[in-house]
Amino acid sequence: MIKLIAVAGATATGKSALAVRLAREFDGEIISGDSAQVYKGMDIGTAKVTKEEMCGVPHHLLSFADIEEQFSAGSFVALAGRIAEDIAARGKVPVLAGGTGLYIDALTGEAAFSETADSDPEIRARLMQEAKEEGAAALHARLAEVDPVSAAEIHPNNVKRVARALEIYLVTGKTKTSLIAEGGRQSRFKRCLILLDDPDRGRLYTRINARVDGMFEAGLEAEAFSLWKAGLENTPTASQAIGYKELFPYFRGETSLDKAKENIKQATRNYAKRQISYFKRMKDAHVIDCTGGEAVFEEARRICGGFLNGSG
RNA sequence: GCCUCUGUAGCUCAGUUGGUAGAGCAGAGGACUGAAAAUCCUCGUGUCGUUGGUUCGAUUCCGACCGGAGGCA
Repeated sequence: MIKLIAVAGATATGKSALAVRLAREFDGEIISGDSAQVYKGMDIGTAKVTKEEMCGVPHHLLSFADIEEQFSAGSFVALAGRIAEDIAARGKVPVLAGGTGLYIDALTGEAAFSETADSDPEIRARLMQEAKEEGAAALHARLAEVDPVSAAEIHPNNVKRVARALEIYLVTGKTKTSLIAEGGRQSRFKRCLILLDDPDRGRLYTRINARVDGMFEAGLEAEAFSLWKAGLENTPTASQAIGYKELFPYFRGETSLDKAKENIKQATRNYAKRQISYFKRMKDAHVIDCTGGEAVFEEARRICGGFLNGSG
């Protein structure tokens, strides 16, 4: 199994900077585990690391996709897996850094994806249309017929999840439940997970608000506007990025800039909360208080050092 | 100065033909196997502006006062 370091944590906890320092310390290369930073041109709003901040460390999976492209956890696993193997083959340490918990788990966790359950945009669109016409309950009832276990686990109102479970059945002929029971593919990677956390929620939120203000000072409005003119609003996944979608109403003249800015802060805070919930479940995480200054790096270095030197 | 409207949860507002009140947002917690910066679930006691009066009982009706908005002068 290939060893890799993973740096996770809510937005604005210092993942990128820590990842760079760890990469320099252990001769590593960074793989971004972030669903929005994959897109070209979305730099300020996604808080992408700058050239200077990279400090010469190679970064992968940043700014390679056009905004029209549909990206997904599946695409991520395929790409990141190949890159991580290549890095390891060259004798270096892959450092996975990002805030998208599902991506990190899909590549390195116990829930590593099976390759047989690709998504099918047409089927997906049809299922969503069905939910719209016949109601969420009807779609859920359909799922209950083919896969009662999944149906019991997924709330009827969660149409996206219900549709995905049905999609799996329609594409593979197997239920989501049986697919998971089969175990899919085991992860090829063994991770050392560093989880950055701020025990003071208010302090985290203050940092988030300040960061959004900083983004506007750095030119977020202009960046978002040119992407909006290029059709960002109608893209399948890039349009979901926080920091951009809240500005669309402003560009259309439907709200003020101040209001849009407040909405970005709000959405970012809500997002951070969801990230925290997700990361809490990762039992193998080494939690470090992100406000510890230099001690954050020292502790992470100690933990990763032990992991990389240990056998197995 | 006079008239009208208005004052209910952190915010925006419903509502109670008089029996002490409820939504959305915020906030908190949670779920999460290919859209995940997405999606979804759970959680609502607050001197119903203040103060008198009527009443068995007032946040609801009446008066005064205080704050806000508008109109007339």
